[in-house]
Amino acid sequence: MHPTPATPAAQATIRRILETAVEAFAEKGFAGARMDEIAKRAKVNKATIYYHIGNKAALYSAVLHETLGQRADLFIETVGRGRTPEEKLRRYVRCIVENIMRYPSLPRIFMREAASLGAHLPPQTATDLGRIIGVLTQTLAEGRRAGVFVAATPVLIHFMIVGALGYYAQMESVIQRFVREAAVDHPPAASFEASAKEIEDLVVNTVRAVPVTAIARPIPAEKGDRS
Amino acid sequence: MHPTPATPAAQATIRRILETAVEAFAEKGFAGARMDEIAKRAKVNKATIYYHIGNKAALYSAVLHETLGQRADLFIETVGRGRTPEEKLRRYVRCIVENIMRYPSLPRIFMREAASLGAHLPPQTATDLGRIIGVLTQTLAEGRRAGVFVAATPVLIHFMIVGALGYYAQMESVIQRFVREAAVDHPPAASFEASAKEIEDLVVNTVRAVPVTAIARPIPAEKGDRS
Amino acid sequence: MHPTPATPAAQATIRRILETAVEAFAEKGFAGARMDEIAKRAKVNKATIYYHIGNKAALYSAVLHETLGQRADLFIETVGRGRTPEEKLRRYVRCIVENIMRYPSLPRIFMREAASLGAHLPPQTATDLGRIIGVLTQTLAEGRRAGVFVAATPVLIHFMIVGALGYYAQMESVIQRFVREAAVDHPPAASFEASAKEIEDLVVNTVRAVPVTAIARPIPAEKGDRS
Amino acid sequence: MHPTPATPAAQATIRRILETAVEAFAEKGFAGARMDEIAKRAKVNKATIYYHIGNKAALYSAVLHETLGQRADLFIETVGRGRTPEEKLRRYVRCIVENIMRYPSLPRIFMREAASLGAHLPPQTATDLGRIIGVLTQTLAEGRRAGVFVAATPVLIHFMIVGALGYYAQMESVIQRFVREAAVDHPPAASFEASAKEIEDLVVNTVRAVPVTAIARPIPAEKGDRS
DNA sequence: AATGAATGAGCCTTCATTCAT
DNA sequence: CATGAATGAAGGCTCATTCAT
Repeated sequence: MHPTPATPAAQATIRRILETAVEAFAEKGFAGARMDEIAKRAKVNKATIYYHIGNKAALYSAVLHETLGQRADLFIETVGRGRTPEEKLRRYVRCIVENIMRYPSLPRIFMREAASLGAHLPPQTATDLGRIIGVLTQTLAEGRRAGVFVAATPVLIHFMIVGALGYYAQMESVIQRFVREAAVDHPPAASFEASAKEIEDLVVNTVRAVPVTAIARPIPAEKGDRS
Repeated sequence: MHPTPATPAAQATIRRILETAVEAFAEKGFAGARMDEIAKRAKVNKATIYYHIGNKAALYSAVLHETLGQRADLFIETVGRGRTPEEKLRRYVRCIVENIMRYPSLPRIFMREAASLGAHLPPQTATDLGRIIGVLTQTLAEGRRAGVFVAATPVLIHFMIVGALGYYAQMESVIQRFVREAAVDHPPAASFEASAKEIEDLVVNTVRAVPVTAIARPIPAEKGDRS
Repeated sequence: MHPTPATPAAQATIRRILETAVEAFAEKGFAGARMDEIAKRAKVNKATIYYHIGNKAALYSAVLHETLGQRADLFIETVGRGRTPEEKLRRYVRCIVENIMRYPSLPRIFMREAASLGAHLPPQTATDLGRIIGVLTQTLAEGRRAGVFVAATPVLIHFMIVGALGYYAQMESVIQRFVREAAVDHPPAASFEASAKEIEDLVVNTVRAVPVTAIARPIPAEKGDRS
Repeated sequence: MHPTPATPAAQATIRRILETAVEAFAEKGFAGARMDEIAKRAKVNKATIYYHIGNKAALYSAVLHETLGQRADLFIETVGRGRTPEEKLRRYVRCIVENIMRYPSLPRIFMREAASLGAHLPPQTATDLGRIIGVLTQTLAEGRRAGVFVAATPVLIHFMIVGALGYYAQMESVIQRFVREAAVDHPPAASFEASAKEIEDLVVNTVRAVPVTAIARPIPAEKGDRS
């Protein structure tokens, strides 16, 4: 990126570029996004992007820093204000939900990043992400110690949340398509906010320590079962 | 695709191409995958791919049909052999887990597909996927009628499973990196199989109807909460 | 071409290939014609063409030899049977017309050949063509000596005939299109045979020695005329 | 094509590209012309052609518009200044001759176009051509009404002119080859300009209404004529 | 600060041709 | 005699990037 853009005009240009780029990367991925189109949609000349920001890679980094890198502190602080483990967990989910609602393209970018094993992920982003998951780790441990949570791997829970939200957030249209084409009986899809609330409840349910009597015995797989 | 290759030699060639292509698409995505490289890695001439299969799009379609489309029937049959709703749900999760273990690249492809709103999804794949999710829909409805499951949107549950498994399955390296870079206390990541089992339990937990007394009251968001 | 095809089956195959090839070369030209398509339309395997005939260039040569190379003798003999110069000229035109009607694709091939300055023309064909034009030369000279023809360059007359016939023969559809799109007043196009007859008359008219009184004085170009 | 290039430098580039392209299309045809070679001969990068013009098809269209489309008005105006039908007809021929002399490649392109039934002909070219032939139509009708022309199909006359000129203009070398290889007595080929003048006279002769006495009776085809 | 023009490298695809059977 | 499979060599087109202004 260019050394401190002087004019506010330039800053506006940069912001416009970044905002366009987020969407482009989310829609098409790193390889699929076209500098040409980003420039056109941001209403700048292609060369302007190179002048202000640099590479395609640099642009991608800038986008990730903007949408995720700066959020770790906010996560830590917000979750920290919860009083019980469950409240903390709910706050954690809500933080994620809110960040997704603010940057609806983020989970899409992140799905791709996961798929490519973080190939394009800038180091800073990785660090920030680690800090975020750290909060969840502490929360789960606290709940376990207090006897209200079962044991659960934090990373797993995190990706369960993000996975479900991510898939769901941007995929209503696709889902509807699936449902329509396979003529299966299916309840209508709810709004993202409603789904987010449902996920919040489900996640709490997931890790909650339940009375022993409520647990059904797992059924052992049949002999010769191909599944 | 060419109408059924005559010689078994040709079939072997096709298989080799497809196997290479799955990985390529998973690694780099549809836009990022290079026909050149697929050919080289499959040890065929590039033109051979076009001779046998056709397009990049056709190749992609063939890959998805190979790894997912042909397994829908297996899903339906296997889940159907479960006797209780919970057993069916566990079977469903296990089916997904096994398919992922057999085709570890599949969830990666699907993550990208979700991210691009199914832009490259061939129609048949949509149909196949719809059939698979249909099984889950029936299972959840059955459990709900029997009073052992809470209400839950099937698509949501499906993507929760796939999301968590998908993110997790191929991301151990990335996760380790996150964990390492975040200076937090963190339990070591378990193997995929162990995680899969954990997810199976968690999912069952997720939809299980719990006695009212065990449910903690949700805590309302504070005023001034930066949400 | 292969050394004397033994079986009659092979000869039939070859004929089928050639007939298909004429059309293909006429429609798309040498560069535009596709061996693949010729094979498919001739209902043979692509390799069969190579087995029996050889190259794309060899195929083209074979086509020209078939449709034009062997016709010179016929031209010479037929025209020779005319008793007056005018009759000979009419016979010449008719020979061309008939050859075109027998091989409707020939003028198309020839137009392209003219356009590329005979780049692909095999030597034998050039010789044959020279002999054909030779007949016209003799006819015109004879008419000139008898005082019934004006002086005219034979090659020019020949290409006038072929040009008009060639353009016209295969272009009714295009012409109709032109006429339609440019909403000009235009008589309906006649059939090829009628046009051929018209051309025959016109050509005779063209070279006929007319009484001096019938000739209008050519009008000198205006000063400053940009034309 | 790009919306009006800003700099004159770019305009020069475009002109260079177009000029090279005319020749390439004339020499090798649409299918045979290579963008690679056009770029090299025009001394631009291949991508520059795509930047300024677009497609191979667009390039072809631009070429035709440059060499023919823009001259329709000139045709109409110039011919219109003729006072008698014969003068108009002569002007028409001269217009064609001059356009060919200015763009010697044009008739070659048109020959191929005729051969492929206008497969690549851009719509606008069809319109332009229609306008041009429209002038001839009016001229011939005028002459017919005045009793100085015989009835003749305009399109036929046009293609007779273009055909003869076209074949002849670019084929001196081929013709010489024919003449040389055919061991016949043959007058030496004249220059293009001389031929053009000859064609002008011939064409006028062609449509001139001649006194009945001057017309030789057409000789009926003999029985058994191999026609 | 910003842009139109230009480019080198590479990508998807096609095509004439050959090989093994 | 004929064919399915395979391939090397382009060919058209795109794209990230740079240059000159």
